[in-house]
Amino acid sequence: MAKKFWLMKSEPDEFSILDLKRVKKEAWSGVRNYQARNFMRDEMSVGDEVLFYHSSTNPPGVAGIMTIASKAYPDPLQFKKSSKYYDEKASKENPRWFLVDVKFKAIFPDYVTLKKLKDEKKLAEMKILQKGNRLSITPVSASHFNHICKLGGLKL
DNA sequence: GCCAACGTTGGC
DNA sequence: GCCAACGTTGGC
Repeated sequence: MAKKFWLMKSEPDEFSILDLKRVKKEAWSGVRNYQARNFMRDEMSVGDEVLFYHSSTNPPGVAGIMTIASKAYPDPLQFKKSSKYYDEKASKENPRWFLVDVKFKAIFPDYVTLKKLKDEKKLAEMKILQKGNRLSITPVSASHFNHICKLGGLKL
């Protein structure tokens, strides 16, 4: 299967790319949106490459890249009563929420701010730049991915 | 903190 | 199945 490219958002106060660098690999838990879940469950494969986006921070932007390190499996937090991600309608027989593991790859030497993305004509069609987009996981084209890596100062 | 945009819920 | 009410996201 051909490699795909993605963008995944995280609030750096919760989990930043520095955290990922430290732990190397992390379960991307807490996604509670069906579209985003479906991307993870149905379309991601091990080895896909991902832009790590820092949201709700100043300034927001792409901080680096990571790779998909597992197939989708049920998010354990949906079963954990004490978690804010607990879902009483989910059961182990019939899980509702899925996640994938992600693996650290690189931090961009140059942080690519949202403003910079907006200034790039080539990137105008990116989902993240569309009005009202709130989806935390979106597919990215290979050319957009490569272009953003270049803006980030990463030699591929 | 504000608010626009979007998703989800639940009454009917 | 509609849609109003409510909750969340996320840039500013």
